[in-house]
Amino acid sequence: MLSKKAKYAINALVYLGHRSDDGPILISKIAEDENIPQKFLEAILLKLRKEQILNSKKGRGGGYFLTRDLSTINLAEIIRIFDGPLALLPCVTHDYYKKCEECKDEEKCGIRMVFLNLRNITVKHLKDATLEKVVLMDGNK
Amino acid sequence: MLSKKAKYAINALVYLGHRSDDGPILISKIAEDENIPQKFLEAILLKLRKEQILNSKKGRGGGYFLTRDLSTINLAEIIRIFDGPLALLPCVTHDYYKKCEECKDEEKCGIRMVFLNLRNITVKHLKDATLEKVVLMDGNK
DNA sequence: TATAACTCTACTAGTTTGGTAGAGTTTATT
DNA sequence: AATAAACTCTACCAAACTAGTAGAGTTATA
Repeated sequence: MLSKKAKYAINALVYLGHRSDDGPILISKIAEDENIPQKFLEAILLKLRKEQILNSKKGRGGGYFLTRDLSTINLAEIIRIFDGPLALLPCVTHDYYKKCEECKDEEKCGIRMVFLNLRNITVKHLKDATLEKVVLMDGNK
Repeated sequence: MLSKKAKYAINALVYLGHRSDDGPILISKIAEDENIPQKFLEAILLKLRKEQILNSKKGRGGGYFLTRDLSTINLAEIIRIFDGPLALLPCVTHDYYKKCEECKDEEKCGIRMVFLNLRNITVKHLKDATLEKVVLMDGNK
């Protein structure tokens, strides 16, 4: 399951995606409208900023806003930021690779083969889910 | 990521699958060959027994063995036993369904649509991965 | 009847999750 | 220059979960 952080991040991004022409939006507004504890959301948006997914403006009239084109942000990227690898086994991840201790020969491992395929399917599916597409599909502005 | 329990369970089942004609196999043998802490494995096999995935025989000459046909056991079932739902969001699970608090209209939710599709793909893939197929694919007896 | 082997309950250290609290910094406006 | 709006950063915390360990109990076979 996705962590709350990842889910909240996606919710906030879709929210900002719907309003990408409105300039900076207050954290308090996002928190209220999306039902997310404000202080918790602060940490999430901060992380997204550090990862260059969005940007912020301080001081009066400030807030958070998207800068990258919506088509360049995808759910795979967001989930990885908060929850780490999408794969179900460490021996089929790219960035977090770790051998199974019990495995004699990885190339021959039937279990690994199943989870490698699944990982590839999952990554493809979630990379294809760009913020642009999700916002378009989404009817809840 | 899969929990160690789920991974160990799959490892043990593939191990037993390779040896399904050999009669009862000792927990200590599985633990040693598969590099799993024995006491930990005991709890795992006990659970699999309760879920009727395999059976055991007590006393001298006892051990664990598979009774169901290998083609009727699949990885989706095993993972669900130890790690719960395969879906990434509670609003797209079948058995653990829970509405998102922040969601106004589920039918219109773009996020949900992405994760519903992903769940369906994942379940299909893992149901298709029967113990029979995994054992056949697996070269590490 | 001895003992091999599974069964069951209880405990535990460490990590992760989902937060909360509060002080600090920056910037627009007056 | 002062003020207040708004993001930034560090620290803390309770509860749940993970990956085990320990040990007594039960059952069946030789």
